[in-house]
Amino acid sequence: MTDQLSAVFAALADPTRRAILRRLREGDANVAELAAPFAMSQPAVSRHLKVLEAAGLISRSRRATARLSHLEATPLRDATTWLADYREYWEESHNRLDELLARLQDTDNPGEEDPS
Amino acid sequence: MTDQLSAVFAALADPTRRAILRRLREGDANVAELAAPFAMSQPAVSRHLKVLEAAGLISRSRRATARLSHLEATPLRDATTWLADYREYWEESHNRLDELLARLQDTDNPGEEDPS
DNA sequence: GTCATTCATAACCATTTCGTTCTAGAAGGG
DNA sequence: CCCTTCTAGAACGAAATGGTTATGAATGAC
Repeated sequence: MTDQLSAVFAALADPTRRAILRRLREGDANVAELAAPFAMSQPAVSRHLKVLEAAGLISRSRRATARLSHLEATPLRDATTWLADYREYWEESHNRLDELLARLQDTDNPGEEDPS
Repeated sequence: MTDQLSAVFAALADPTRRAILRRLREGDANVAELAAPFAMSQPAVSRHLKVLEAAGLISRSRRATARLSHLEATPLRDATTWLADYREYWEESHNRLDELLARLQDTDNPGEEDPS
């Protein structure tokens, strides 16, 4: 799990951490506010935040004794970019390829195919 | 890690498994072919395939004694759908907000600033 | 039936992960 | 300075992860 992309996917693999990210879309929050929805101790949430910070998914700042977490969505863009390389694949397998196979079964004219 | 989305993200968190998926874009392959690029034993690759299958990212079939793995990209579409909810955040933070801040700084300081 | 090929499973080990409780430390308010 | 508030860290344990080697099981060839 040495690279950044692996860290991002690993961070997203936990439902608690995904819920924290969703909460942060509504604005910055301190640890107590982020921990409130979960049946979980405060140190447990603090460590989830540490994982999110290591993945670059949040940044943190101080306001008095509180530490505010702020959503940083750029790594999510990177993850989306990786996934986009497979987009043609799930589209093709459900649209183009099935239709192509259906046409090839009807006739065997090899003239009009799209090799891309 | 009870839900499907968590399983998909967890599967993608491993570079070996991502490489296996990338290989499968070029066509189905048996375990030996998938294991070849890695300095890793065959049972280790078999267990990676088991993780990918549990996440719904591959399906498997037999041909003689071989077991062929086939890419199933639909869960990647689901993951992309989840990530799409955050698209406005990385776009906003890199287009609108940065430009706004740059313009606000230009009103006071006409020169170029690099606060990094 | 016998054998070779291909892969999964079992048993084991080291490390990481995710939770706990208890305690320490940083930042202001009085 | 003292006290409260908020959060991080230490120490611990259970379970999951990712690797190994050794072995067993399914399939097709002879």
